[in-house]
Amino acid sequence: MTERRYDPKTIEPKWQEIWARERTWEVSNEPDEREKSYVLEMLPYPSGEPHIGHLKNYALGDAIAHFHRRTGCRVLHPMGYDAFGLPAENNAIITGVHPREATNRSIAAYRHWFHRWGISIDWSREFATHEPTYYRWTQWIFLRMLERGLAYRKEAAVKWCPHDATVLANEQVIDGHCERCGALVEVRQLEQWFFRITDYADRLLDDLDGIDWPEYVKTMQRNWIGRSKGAEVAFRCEELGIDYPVFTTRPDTLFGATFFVMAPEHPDVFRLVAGTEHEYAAHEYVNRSLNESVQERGDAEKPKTGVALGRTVTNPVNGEQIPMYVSDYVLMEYGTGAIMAVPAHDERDFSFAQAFGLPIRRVVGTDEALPYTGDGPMIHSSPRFDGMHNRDAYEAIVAWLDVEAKGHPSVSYRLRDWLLSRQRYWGCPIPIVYCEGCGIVPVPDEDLPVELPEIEDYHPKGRSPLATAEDWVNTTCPSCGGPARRETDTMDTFVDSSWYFLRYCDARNDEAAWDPEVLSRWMPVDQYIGGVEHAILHLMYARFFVKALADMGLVDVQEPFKALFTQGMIIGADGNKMSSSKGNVVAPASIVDRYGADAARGYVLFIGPPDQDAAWSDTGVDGVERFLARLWRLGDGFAHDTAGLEPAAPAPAEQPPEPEGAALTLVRKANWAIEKVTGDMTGRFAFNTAIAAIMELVNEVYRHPDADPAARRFATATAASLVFPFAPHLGAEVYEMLTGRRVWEEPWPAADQTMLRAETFMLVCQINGKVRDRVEASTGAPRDELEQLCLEAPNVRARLDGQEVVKVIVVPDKLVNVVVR
RNA sequence: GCGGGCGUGGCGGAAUUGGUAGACGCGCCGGCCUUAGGAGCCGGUGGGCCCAGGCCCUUGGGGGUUCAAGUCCCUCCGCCCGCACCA
Repeated sequence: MTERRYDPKTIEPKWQEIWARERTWEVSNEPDEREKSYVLEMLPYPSGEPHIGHLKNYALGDAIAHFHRRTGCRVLHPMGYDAFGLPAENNAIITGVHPREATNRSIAAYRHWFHRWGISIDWSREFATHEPTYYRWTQWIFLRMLERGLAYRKEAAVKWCPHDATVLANEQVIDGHCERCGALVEVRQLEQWFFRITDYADRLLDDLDGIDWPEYVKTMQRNWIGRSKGAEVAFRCEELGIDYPVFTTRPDTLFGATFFVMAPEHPDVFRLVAGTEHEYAAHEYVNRSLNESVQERGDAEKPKTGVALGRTVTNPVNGEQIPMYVSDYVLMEYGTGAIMAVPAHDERDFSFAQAFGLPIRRVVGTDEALPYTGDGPMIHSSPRFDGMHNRDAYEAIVAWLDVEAKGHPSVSYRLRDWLLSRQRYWGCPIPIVYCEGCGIVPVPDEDLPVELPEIEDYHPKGRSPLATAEDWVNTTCPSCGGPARRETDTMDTFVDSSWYFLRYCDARNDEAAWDPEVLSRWMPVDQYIGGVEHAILHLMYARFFVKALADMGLVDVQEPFKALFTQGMIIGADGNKMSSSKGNVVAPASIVDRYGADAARGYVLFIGPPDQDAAWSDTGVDGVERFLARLWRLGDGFAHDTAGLEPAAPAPAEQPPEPEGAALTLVRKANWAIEKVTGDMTGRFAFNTAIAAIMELVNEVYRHPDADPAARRFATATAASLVFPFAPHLGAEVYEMLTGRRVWEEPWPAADQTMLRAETFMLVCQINGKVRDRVEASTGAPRDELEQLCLEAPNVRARLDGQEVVKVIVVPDKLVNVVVR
């Protein structure tokens, strides 16, 4: 005879088969009386097999999805794959395996594991972004952007990653290094495709106020957008008769401007020095600057460099002639590419002035050392402004310039347009052809998708590998029918993931990207869950897409993700980030094989607050597995009469009427657990304490083996019901053993409020804030009765002897504090 | 440098509104059961004193507010994250 024991290897496949066969988690697009809930985890980039972070991500989302279902929502919980991308392509260069093949293999592995983890996914909506049936619509959206002028082509100084041999968006450059591969990024002057995300800067900034996101993520986006209010002021070069506008956030310091600086990329630098003695030095300096890496150029610690242009401009507020310089600390992409320099009140201008021996004139009068960037009264700024507070002078000077037509209020942003083209193969083709006669011609909608051709050699050679597919590149112009060439760059993969959550709503629509009517039934995503690493990139691009699509009338929400939850990382047991080089990687496969999916899921949720990083611990999984086994044995005890408790036939496990003694204790504990778990899951995601509460309930049942079986059944069934969102297979199994019913079809339990309050409680008796005794008191007793009980408590009375009672504080149903002198 | 977060037993963590610090889990100690235990069950477990009834100390350090502080305020230290020539 084999021993009966908790065996996830039989339980888990049993329920997984039922859920797959019955398509339990599929949800219709038809509205019903239930409230909708769209729960979404960031879609995975399929590479090899899922790692422990994926397990946590999807265990979190699944717990929320289950909870929403059982609290009466119709829940959309879909899955897909972010399937284009460089790792598969780089791998293809080495191994020769087609990126599609490698990607599809990874997708199969991910799909397999999501099933094995028992994640409640609506599989009828599954897709991958590299499928032509998906990227057809990515291209379609690109064309809509083009029509509205939101996609455009321009030549600009762009960031180039020499290792990945492609251009990058600003967001993908971290401290001058490629966000993906870490290579030092260079600057190149190239013609590229951009999305006009800067048109949406104000809305992207302002709408952050209305969404339920972690404050620090919003702060990161605000910093990234970097809106600065200031003024644009024109400085005239009389010799050439040209006005050079500058942007400044400190128009109040205009009287302190003692020189003027242009960016090396400024188109007028060469013109200003042409034919002068400064020409050679300026050219040399500009060329040197352009060859600097992004990191060198951006280093604020580096001593200031530059050369004089031998020209002057007129300061519009006082008519002073101030010398012009070119220096690499001025950026062409920001403001106007030229600045007025106020060394007394700007650290950068100060160090430049020191390096070049230029005059420094204080215009905000304080005792503070220069450079001083704070506030104070105006000085040396003409009788008109001297003595004014600099903030008032700010307004007054801008108003005056406006009247004089020498300047006007202005706003600048740090945000740049999104560079979306990539010189790589494994991405969504840009649906454009170049015709000698017609120029840039969009591929008509009916010709979509422009499919990615097969090629022999994936090596990037400074241009897209697609350029080698001659048959594909050479085409005819959709407009004039003449010979034309296809765009050979592909799209940044962040384009693919900027709208995937829309496609889930209507994933099988082959007439349109989606039906706006259907979309409105699901959007926005009610709860989005993912890692912080996308705080700026994906999360801002997706917001931009939704706003642009909303302006086209295709989407009726302004924000894609109503609430965002950022999960913490699981780090190695040694406290380091998991990496194969450190040998501290925990593969979900090995954990699931050994402990089962429920224990693995339960542990990643129990490990600590889900938004915090937590170190993996093998013994920690043991603990969760023990807990699940204890719960299972309770269920098994009822189902198989192994403990002589009850006939085997399942029956409803309802709360017994009027329980007493140990039965009452169990019923109370069960209701307490319902209240606790429900509270931990609404508004907050305290899954760790929710699981702890269920552990307490199970412990309580073990502690009362002789209690009324009905009460034990009720408590056990409650534990199974509550544990279901975290350990769905075991929850379903135990619930079935007890009741013969399917736990996911049961409503979420509601606590019996009458069972939450005991008749008595332990009154804490304090003297001067120190606990001296505890006595039993009845719940709801009046203040004076509690005070009396406390004063009579043995340890209180003994200590009060001969002391003067100054005051007595009573906190009803909790404590009494006697203040003595 | 600027902005944000964090600091609680041997370890992960709990304390939701200022009201019993250390829930729950790990680890460790003891007991039961057992031919056996790397299974299961029960109990103990912050530190120090101890006449065994209790007493003192304890939430990174110091100071403060309060009848009462892990929680609020000031200050210092440490760790983590973000930003950092954006005029």
